[in-house]
Amino acid sequence: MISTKGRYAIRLMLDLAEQENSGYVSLKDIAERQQISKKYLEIIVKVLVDKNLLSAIKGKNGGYKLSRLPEDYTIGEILELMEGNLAPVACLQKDSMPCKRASSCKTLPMWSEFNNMVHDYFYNKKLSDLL
Amino acid sequence: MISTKGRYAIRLMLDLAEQENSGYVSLKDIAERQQISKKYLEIIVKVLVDKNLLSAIKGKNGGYKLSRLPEDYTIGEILELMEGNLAPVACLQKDSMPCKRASSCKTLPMWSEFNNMVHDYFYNKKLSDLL
DNA sequence: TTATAAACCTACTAAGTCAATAGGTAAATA
DNA sequence: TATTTACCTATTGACTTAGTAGGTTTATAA
Repeated sequence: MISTKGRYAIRLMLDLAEQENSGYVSLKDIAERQQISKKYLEIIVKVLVDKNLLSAIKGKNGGYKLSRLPEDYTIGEILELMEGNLAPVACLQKDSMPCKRASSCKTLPMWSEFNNMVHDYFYNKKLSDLL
Repeated sequence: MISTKGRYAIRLMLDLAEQENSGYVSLKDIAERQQISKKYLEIIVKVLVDKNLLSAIKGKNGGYKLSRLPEDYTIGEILELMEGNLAPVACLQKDSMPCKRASSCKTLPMWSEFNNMVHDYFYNKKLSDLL
């Protein structure tokens, strides 16, 4: 399951992509258009700014804008950033303890194949594909 | 993320598939082989029995066995049973409130396509494929 | 120069889920 | 009749989710 953080982040990025030529756009405007709590979006947008997916300007008339072109973002990077990881099972997460059962595990190949499929799907989908 | 319930259910079913000609197999034996708490497996196996994926016999020498051939189970039905559903987002779950934004939602088609991909993957994978 | 509007920051919380555990009862067999 | 097994109800600690609350700092416009 993709959480609201991941889903809202995509909607926020898409909103900014649509307002691409409006300069810096305030969270207030985005929150109103997207019908998402501005306070909650603050949490989300912070991550995106920290990782340089967005640039921000403070003060009156400040706001956010994309730091790249919409076609230069993948949905995968946005989701992975917000969700922490996209792995379907614990043993495929990065930084996971190596599993003793791995070499004999009958299910691992399936999870691994599935993981690759999910990864490919989201990393081949660009933000601009959703415009 | 697939929870331990889903993952353990598959391992339990696979274990039974491997012991297919041993008659009824006790949870104690499965728990020991799979290194999973027997108490926790009780919760899981109950669902599988209630939905007739397994048949059970009580009392001494009792246990569980598959009610069909391994090739007649899909991983999808096992997972969906244990996880409740496999939908990646709330608005695609069955019994979900219809979303007001659905008709204009820029992200829904992606979630829907992804949902179909996941569904196809797991429903085309049979239990016997993992033997 | 001052009011305003914006980003930014720290902390908190209610509700829900996860991954079990505890402590039994009922049924069938040797 | 003892034992082994499935079956049943309840509880719990840790964690996550989806926010909310209440401020401070920074830059612009009047």
